Amino acid sequence: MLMSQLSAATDTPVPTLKFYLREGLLPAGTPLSQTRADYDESHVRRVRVIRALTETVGLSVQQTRGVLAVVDDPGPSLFDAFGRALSHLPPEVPEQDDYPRARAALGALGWMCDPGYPAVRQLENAIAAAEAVGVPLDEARLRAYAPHIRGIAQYDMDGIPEDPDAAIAYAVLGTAAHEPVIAALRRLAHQDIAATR
Amino acid sequence: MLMSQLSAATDTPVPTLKFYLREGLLPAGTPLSQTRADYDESHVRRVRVIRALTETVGLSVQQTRGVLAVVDDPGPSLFDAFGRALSHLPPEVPEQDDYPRARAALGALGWMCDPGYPAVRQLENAIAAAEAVGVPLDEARLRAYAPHIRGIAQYDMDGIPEDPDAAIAYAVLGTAAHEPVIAALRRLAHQDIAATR
DNA sequence: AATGTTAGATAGTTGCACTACCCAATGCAA
DNA sequence: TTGCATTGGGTAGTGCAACTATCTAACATT
Repeated sequence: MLMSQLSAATDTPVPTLKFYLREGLLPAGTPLSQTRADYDESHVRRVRVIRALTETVGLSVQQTRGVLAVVDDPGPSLFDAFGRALSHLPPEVPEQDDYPRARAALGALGWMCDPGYPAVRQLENAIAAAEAVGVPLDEARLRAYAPHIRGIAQYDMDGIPEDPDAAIAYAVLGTAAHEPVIAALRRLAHQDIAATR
Repeated sequence: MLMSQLSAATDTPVPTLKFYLREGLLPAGTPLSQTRADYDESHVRRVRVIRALTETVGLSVQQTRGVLAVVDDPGPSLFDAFGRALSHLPPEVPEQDDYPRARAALGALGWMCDPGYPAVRQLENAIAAAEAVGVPLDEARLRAYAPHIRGIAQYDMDGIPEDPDAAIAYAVLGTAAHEPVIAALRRLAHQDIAATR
């Protein structure tokens, strides 16, 4: 498949594909000559993934590169790779000394989480933002949310494939790609509950 | 409170405050003279809300303006105002003729949702993105997620205040501000489940 | 009266995600 | 084989968003 055909198959302009190549998001095709290269189905899938991550999940090109790099080369520890991949997901938050709100929340729930884990920073930031906006995450809400979130996460974890490479792709992309789905469903559930009152 | 004091109170540079004024995010202070104006606690809160919505929830300045405009002036119908406010939340998706995936999902769940509702578009887009990434939202996953999401949404709706103005602010800002919290907690639940295995 | 600060307006900067252009090397048709 | 369109790869430019810096006249403070 020539680049123009890859362009047609993914509905993406050729200059944009070149941009993805330059940025290291898309692996080069196998060169057929100095002036043409062959792209295959894996490239088509890759472009679709890139566009889904950037447009719908809302990742920047940099973040997408980071996530895909981990998926492409997870390294020996799945657990560690998962953490590294998640550190590229938004929102990006500055490193801090302490995470009082997040520690309080996790302590109340009894969840075991390494404080160095990026999601702890994100939680701290998110709780602080909710406070600033005037809808604080009080303990009652936390306790109401927690079992449901855990139920969702439990389903996620139960479905993880055996194969390590597939596992990391499933875990990372599933975490990222299902977040907008969950957000949209929550908004629609609000709507449905309001409508049936 | 002078603008410089508002700047100090919110840890926001004066030029940025001026930018928010120009963009219509921040209401003008009451002028004390031609060259100074008085800002009060409501302005401090407003700046905090603006920064939380833009930095943590990830709204653009335009989207923030749209959301705040609805919160400031909800109009007669709460239900309608809620829909209008949510249409400003990300991800922004183009209007389409049909929403096959979203309709199938909502049909399977038996949720009553107006197809013109913006969250339906967002759901359609999110499901399509998950498919593209290789982690499709199959019916089993949908059925596993749905009761938990509904549980979260139920708690949200139960807490809505009586006063209409407070209700719309609570509903809109709560929907937006708790999304990052839920996302972070889900990521941490993954971590906790993996760790305790 | 001298000095410094402020509000408001205008213009400039930075970063990101493309997008347009150019060129040499093909591939293809006649 | 000749000529022309196409391709890959590189460089440079564009458009937008979110600030940020500068300027000016009108104040307030000393």
